[in-house]
Amino acid sequence: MAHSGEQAILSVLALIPAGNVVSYGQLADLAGLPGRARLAGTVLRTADTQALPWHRVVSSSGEISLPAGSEAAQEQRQRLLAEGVVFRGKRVNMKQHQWRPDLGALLMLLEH
DNA sequence: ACCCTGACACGAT
DNA sequence: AATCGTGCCAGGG
Repeated sequence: MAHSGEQAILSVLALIPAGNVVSYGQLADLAGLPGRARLAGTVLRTADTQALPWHRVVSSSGEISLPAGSEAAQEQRQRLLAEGVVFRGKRVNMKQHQWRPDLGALLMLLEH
């Protein structure tokens, strides 16, 4: 983790509750890195997300941003379904599942 | 140092 | 609903 922004992103990722999702851009925003959605994508692609809820991150439209039909994409979909996340075709119903954390509380959690 | 690619997003067409 | 153009910038060659 050479870069601190990367750690911030991973820290927020760890806090997303089951049954909820965030977009890459939102994840970056919550990590204090507005406008850096691609960094969030890079982190998920690069870092070891093994013990983290990487599957709770989807594109802003609700689509799974992995090659359609790939093993990873299927895995992500299955994990979300298992948490009760509802899809409308290939998209997550964002209206219903997008995580909207209380910013004050989030800041507290990250201060530790 | 330069160039290309990409698990992104948004506004305009 | 689908494409396209543009901004973004870390990784990898």
